[in-house]
Amino acid sequence: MSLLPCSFFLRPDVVQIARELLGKKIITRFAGEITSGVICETEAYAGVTDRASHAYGGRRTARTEVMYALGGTAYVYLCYGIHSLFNIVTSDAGTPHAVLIRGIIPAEGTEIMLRRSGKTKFTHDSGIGPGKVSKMLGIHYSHSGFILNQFDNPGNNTISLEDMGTDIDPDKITAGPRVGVDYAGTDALLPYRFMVQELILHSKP
DNA sequence: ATACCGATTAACT
DNA sequence: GTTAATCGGTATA
Repeated sequence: MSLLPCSFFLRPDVVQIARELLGKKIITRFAGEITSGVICETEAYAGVTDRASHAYGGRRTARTEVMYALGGTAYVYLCYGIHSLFNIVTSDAGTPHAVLIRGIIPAEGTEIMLRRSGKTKFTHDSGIGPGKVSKMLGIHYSHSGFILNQFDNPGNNTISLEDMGTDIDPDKITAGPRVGVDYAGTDALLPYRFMVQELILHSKP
């Protein structure tokens, strides 16, 4: 296992990055509590030209300003007044691309994640749903702007992304339209949602 | 200053 | 399958 390099997030094709994030591990350390999960569902939001994106048309507000940061920054915002939704900003600074993490398979720190989600045991879909992802990993919208893979934050808090040393079999990846973006006209039909129904990892020597 | 609504979830029937 | 919960962001005035 190794940290994903900055260059991974700085590439221009957000759709490809969304696809490649499947099978990667996201790890958080908050208040000394370490939790992690393997990404199994993502959605790409393609910046100023994507009507489903918060940055459509180059819009900049206090909330969306973070989307214009350098790739590898966290964009977290509140949805329905309750849920923190975690996105990874990609591409160069000034290009507001982002990938929404919609689902993880719980890995380390399962007891902590159960506690955070108010559950006593996991089911097959405990980590599926963008609000649940943030809840389990302890990510809050106040973390928007957090730099990923940075280890010198106060309290040693970190959000990091690791390569598992394995790749998802492309045949196991399903692409389809994004959730809840009906307002986006023809862009609502774009196949920018990716998931791995069976998260089968292919071992690498 | 005010009103509307959402990249959702959990708890129901 | 249906629906209540819940509040910051954004547009409108």
